[in-house]
Amino acid sequence: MENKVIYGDCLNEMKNIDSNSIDLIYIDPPFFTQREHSQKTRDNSKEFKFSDKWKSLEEYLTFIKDMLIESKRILKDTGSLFLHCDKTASHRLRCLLDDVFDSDNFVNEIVWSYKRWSNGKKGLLNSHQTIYLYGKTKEFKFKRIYGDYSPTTNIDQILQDRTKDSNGKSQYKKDKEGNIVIGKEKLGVPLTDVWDIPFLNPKANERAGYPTQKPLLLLERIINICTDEGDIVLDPVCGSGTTLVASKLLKRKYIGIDISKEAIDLTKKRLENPIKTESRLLEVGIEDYKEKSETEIAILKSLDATIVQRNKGIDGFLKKYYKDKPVSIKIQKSSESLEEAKRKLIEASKTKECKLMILIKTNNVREKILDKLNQKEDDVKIINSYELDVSKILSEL
Amino acid sequence: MENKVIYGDCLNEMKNIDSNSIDLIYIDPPFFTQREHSQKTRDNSKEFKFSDKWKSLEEYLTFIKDMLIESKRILKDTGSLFLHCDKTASHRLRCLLDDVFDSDNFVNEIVWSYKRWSNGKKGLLNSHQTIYLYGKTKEFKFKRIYGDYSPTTNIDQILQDRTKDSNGKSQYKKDKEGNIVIGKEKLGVPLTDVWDIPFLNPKANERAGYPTQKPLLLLERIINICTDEGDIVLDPVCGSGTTLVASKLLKRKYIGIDISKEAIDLTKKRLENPIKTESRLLEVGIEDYKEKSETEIAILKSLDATIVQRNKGIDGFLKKYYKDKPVSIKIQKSSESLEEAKRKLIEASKTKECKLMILIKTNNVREKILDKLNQKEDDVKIINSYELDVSKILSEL
DNA sequence: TCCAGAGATGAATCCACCC
DNA sequence: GGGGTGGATTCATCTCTGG
Repeated sequence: MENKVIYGDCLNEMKNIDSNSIDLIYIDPPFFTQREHSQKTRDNSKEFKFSDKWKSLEEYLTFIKDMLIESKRILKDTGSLFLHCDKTASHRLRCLLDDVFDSDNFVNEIVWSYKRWSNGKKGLLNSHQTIYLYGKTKEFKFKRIYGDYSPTTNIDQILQDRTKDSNGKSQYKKDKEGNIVIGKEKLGVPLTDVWDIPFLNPKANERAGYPTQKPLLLLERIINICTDEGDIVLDPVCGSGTTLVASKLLKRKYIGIDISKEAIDLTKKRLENPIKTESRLLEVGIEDYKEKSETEIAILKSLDATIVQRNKGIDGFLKKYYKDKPVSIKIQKSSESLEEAKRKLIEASKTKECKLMILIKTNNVREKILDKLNQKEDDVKIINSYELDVSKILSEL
Repeated sequence: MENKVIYGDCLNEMKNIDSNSIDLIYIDPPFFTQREHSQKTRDNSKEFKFSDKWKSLEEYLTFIKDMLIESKRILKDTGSLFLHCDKTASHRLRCLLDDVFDSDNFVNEIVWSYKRWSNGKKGLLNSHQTIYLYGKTKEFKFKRIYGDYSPTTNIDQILQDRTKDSNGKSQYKKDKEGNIVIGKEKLGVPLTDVWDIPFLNPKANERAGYPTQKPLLLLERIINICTDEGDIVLDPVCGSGTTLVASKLLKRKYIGIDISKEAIDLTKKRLENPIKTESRLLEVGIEDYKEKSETEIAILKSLDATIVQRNKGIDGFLKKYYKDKPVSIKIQKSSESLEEAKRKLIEASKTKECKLMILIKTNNVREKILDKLNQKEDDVKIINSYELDVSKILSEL
């Protein structure tokens, strides 16, 4: 199968997709706000808009239901569907889901929670949206992701084995001599259904200017928990194409459909050059996005650097200037080759008048321990992650 | 009016309440789990139970709908209703609410989010419940509560005034000389609709032994935002009486109804002597439990370790066991001598059956770069902070 | 095949005890 | 006695087994 970005009506186009062929469908339909949505790109060069006005709730629900029916048909038995909505019509949509997918196949009600600028509305500040997860069958694919224990958790809770006493109450297990018994290895805490993921920053580079654009982090998490590499992801209302970008970054195949020519063009552009604001989320493997950025932060702090968020090419600046100009820093991402990282750093530093740029070569601290390579080329200084002594580097120049 | 705790059927008893007389109704009905719920008091002296089994969904929905209709009748025009539910039937219940209260009077979908012990379920760990807030009319009472700004909020954003430019984009206001303009005093961040409140702890004194007991803090917040002192609060399914206890503590009048005699007795007892758990977690916040620096966390994460907070001798454990036993890790603090750190690690590891302990010699990453000291003594392995390759260390033993 | 009941689970968090 | 550390208890659970 080939990746596709299709300009057309989602319902018509879905009818052309084979039954039982898709691993994951993410639908982010209009929320029934009864409004036009529009947003300009940050340079005001372009305005994207889509209409979320409907004759009636019934018309809206029929539109969604038809899409759900097609979705079920084309999903594999191990496939799953995520329907993204908000409080406006979430309850109605879930009733449709129960009808089409059967309430037995309901898996989770995911709450995407974010912080937001306040408004003047009476009532509580809305700061969440809802994502329903349904499997096509009970055999839907699901990969557990584990996180850290709560800081309040006692180590004994994790280490010690337990039994029940005669009253059925749980207590620590003791051997014959009265010593404690250590239990088996633990994996960590399973991911919960409340996801605290920052809303797309209004100034983020990731922001393409498309209204209702979703953070890449959110889509990456969705794709990670329900698909493997090589699986096929469909977004029938792809908008600015975040789902497809996430699929591409995570080596999944993708099909995107949108009724707006502008959206399709934007999606294609983003796919050519995916801009990612934050470090890779939930890499396949043990590490999740959090530890990655914590490592990066630790490295930047050791360098006494100002941390720059949401910039594709620069992760920070030294607090001290070099030759009266700022020194930009980039930490190589695991998804980037060294050359690629270098190119991005140079590109992003262009307007900053940097006389020195530092590229930190480190996908993984452990891999780098014995790697003593220390190249010098042009104005880019490549250092290994453990050589965190800036003054030494500067004095060697 | 007098406070009342009524033993009886909620629907019958509500019919005896005057129209337009109640300021707030909080309903925490069965969630349609189709199960019996029971729990013993901690001293095993008493068992509380209630049934959540129904012939059909329709029977359940009819029961709730009747209660909603009565609720609307007895609410004042400035009154409001909170309906507490979970994913099982939340969508169905909200459809009822839209019918009875009208969708125009929908105010908020509140997410009560909490941390919970895990279980073996496929899918994400459920860790939230939903509370719907409807006003009887648009004139419902609502008092805004403000919180602190997020630590990441730029001070300029709080202090400076804003205008819109010609394209309608917001920007900082400047006076004629181009100086920034300081805006008016801000109140803080309004309370959002996602409430992070700890689940009632199994050992908390506040726990009365009643199943599904809600935390007092949750009810206090609800009562605070929608009523004034002296207002009347009704809980037609009062269970262990948390709503009434909160009302009493906040000087509101209250009416509670329950069909279980045991529940009524418990409620009366709690009202006589309200116990509120002073949660340290709530008082100081989760951040206060985190005592590790970012660097320490980065080091532990590189080692693939579980992080341990609030232990003076152990900072973490390797996720992988060594000789079937946990491996404790300590990172030397800048205030500690190596000997001191070692002593603490050994002491704290005593009861953990560790066959190996790792002491990381590092006050400061930068200071250690050229320090190649690598001692081996007893069962304590001392490594330098940058030698973060566990497999190598283990293979050398 | 369906349902009820028994059994396993495992970390969060307040509490109580112990120096 | 006050700060720190280990213990207890829970499941608007989940899974499995047997009739």
